Amino acid sequence: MARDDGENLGSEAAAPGAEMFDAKLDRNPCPFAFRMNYMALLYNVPLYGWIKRDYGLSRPEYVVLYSLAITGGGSSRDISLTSGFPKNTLSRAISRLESLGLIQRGDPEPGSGRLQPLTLSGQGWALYNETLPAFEAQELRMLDVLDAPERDTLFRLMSKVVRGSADWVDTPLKEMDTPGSAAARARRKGKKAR
Amino acid sequence: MARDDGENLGSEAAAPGAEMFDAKLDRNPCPFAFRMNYMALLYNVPLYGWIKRDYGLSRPEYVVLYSLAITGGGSSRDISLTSGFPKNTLSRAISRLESLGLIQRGDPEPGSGRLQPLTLSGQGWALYNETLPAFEAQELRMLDVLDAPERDTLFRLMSKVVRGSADWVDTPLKEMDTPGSAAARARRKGKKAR
DNA sequence: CGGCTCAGGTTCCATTTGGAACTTGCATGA
DNA sequence: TCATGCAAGTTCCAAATGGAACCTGAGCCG
Repeated sequence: MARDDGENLGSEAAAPGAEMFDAKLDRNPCPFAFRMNYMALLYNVPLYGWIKRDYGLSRPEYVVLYSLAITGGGSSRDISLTSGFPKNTLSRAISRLESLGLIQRGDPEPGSGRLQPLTLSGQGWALYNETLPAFEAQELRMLDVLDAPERDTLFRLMSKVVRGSADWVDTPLKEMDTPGSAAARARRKGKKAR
Repeated sequence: MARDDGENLGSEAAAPGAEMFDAKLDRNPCPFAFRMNYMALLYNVPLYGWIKRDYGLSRPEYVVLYSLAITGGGSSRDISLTSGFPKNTLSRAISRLESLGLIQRGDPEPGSGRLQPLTLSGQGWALYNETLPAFEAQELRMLDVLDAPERDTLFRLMSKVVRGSADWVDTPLKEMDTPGSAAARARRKGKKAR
């Protein structure tokens, strides 16, 4: 109950925007979406703003760096699939990182088509190691209100949602009707593997 | 444990990108951030792509519409604070929506500075009512893997994180690094980044 | 082999974005 | 009642973005 709500556009004794904030939390037909997007905001805006200011890297550029760091290498395609950035944006980001000497391209391994293996350079690792703590700290700051079991639960549930998405990401959202519809049933028949 | 992992760039018997996907889920120093951003992706990309294609509205434009719908009116500032879009982007969005006849501006109420009260027009409401079901359906689709108590828990925990953020959003993220990190000190001296 | 298809990556370019400077009008205090 | 400050909203413009077309090499099949 941190925020005391003002009632109208007028009399704002409370924090500005509190009324709309509460509406989005409590009277929202898509309560999950709001929380999700708001949390993403809380995390991304300060961090990538800082990365841009202090290191001159754009968000897609840093994402490439980070992706390569935690997997120890990969291709542009992999990064696109796991980050959502379109391949042309990544192409640019990769070129720039390469020209900055932060990553390098290996030559395509035979047997895997035209995939270009990318890896971090020493400088790339250094930058990653230097910046990672801020990302970790921001994450911890967000989760500070939760105790350990709550965090575990949150992780577990979010993992479930993410993993579960494999069943439907590919299906277009045209026939996206209420659960129990023919579309939903049809969808569930297929893959239960992942 | 779901995905069978290819071991290297080469032999991809599994889905493309699976290896990096698993790394981001299981070997990620910021596991929460990845889940959050990936979920946001799953939700926003298809929906706003559809809105753009079928209704010609950009994401900020639709966000304005939606925000006004669920609160029954508000100002540009409120929308900026609750959605994260900068005020100039919203200024444009609002102008366009107004010229399309989807919203209207009231005159500033005395006692509340220069805030412009915005409200949906009949057409605005119609568009909202027509499009809302897709947003709700996408949300349900994502949550389909969770049972009712799990959803409640997820909501509760996400609410806690969002509400808790009020305590620190304003604090700059400068001192966000691990205590005593050399990087932090170095950075503050002046930027050595390119 | 020789053409075909498919997909990873690049280029092109119109559109979108958002930081920064600016405008404007309310509000406070001397 | 006039400065002075402040914050909502607008304008300007350089940079980022991403859809679409393109290029190119790998794998396939006859």
